[in-house]
Amino acid sequence: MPVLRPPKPFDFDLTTERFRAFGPDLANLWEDGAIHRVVGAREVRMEPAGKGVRVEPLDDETRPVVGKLLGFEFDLAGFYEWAQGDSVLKELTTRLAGFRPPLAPDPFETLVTSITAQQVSLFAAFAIRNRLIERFGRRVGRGWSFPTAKRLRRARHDDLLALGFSNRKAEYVLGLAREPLDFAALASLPDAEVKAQLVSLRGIGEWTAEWFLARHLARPRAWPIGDVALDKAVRAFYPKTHDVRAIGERFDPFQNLTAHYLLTGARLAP
DNA sequence: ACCCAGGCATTGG
DNA sequence: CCAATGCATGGG
Repeated sequence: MPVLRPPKPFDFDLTTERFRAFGPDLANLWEDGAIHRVVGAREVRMEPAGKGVRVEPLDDETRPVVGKLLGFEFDLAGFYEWAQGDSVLKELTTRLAGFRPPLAPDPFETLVTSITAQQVSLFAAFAIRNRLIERFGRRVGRGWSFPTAKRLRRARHDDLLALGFSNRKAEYVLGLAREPLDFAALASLPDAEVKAQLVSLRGIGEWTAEWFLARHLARPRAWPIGDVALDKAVRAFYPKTHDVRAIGERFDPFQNLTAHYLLTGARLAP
């Protein structure tokens, strides 16, 4: 049986919690004890198997996507060692041991997903995003592929309104679908330049750009300023915080992992 | 009915 | 430069 050995530490339930926390996530579907995700034209199934993850099918196409989805590339060991110097993170890294923030494998999907999540609750965002997937994505086995830019180029503004998009967000998504973007080139740039290029696009502000750095590019120092959930979490764990932007310096160079641990730690409050 | 929720562009000072 | 405004949905 094809079983992948994740880097240690690794906890499947904590790592995949996000795919269940806000209702179903059709693009990363939790069903029957496994995550189902479409890679290329195939459905991939991931489920816990002892200390590893059973992945079917497992090959050169699916392996890197699974690695992204289950956060394999994060330096958890380094983070945990560093976290010993901060009482809050020391507790969180113990309580959430093995939590690897899931990365979003596809850049276009990452941006569209963030746009759906702007300003509204993640329950609302996931509901709208799922309707987008059902309308413009493709069913493969139990899972769904997220709509491609090419496919969304044929979507009408009114179609998106019918799915619950605001006029603005419909414009953003259709505009992005038409924008010629070189994501490979983008990925080779330093954080600040990635942000500058993304923010120049209509509908993408600092918050969306930071989450792209954090969730798609896995940049260690990404720190999603302006995120209301992160604001609440930071203030809950560090009550004396004046400025969430400034406190990011304190977590350098582990801002990304810190943000994820604070958010998940707040969500799974003991 | 109302408020808040993992923002953003636009407008007006 | 900063403040005010509208936006659509889901959950409480």
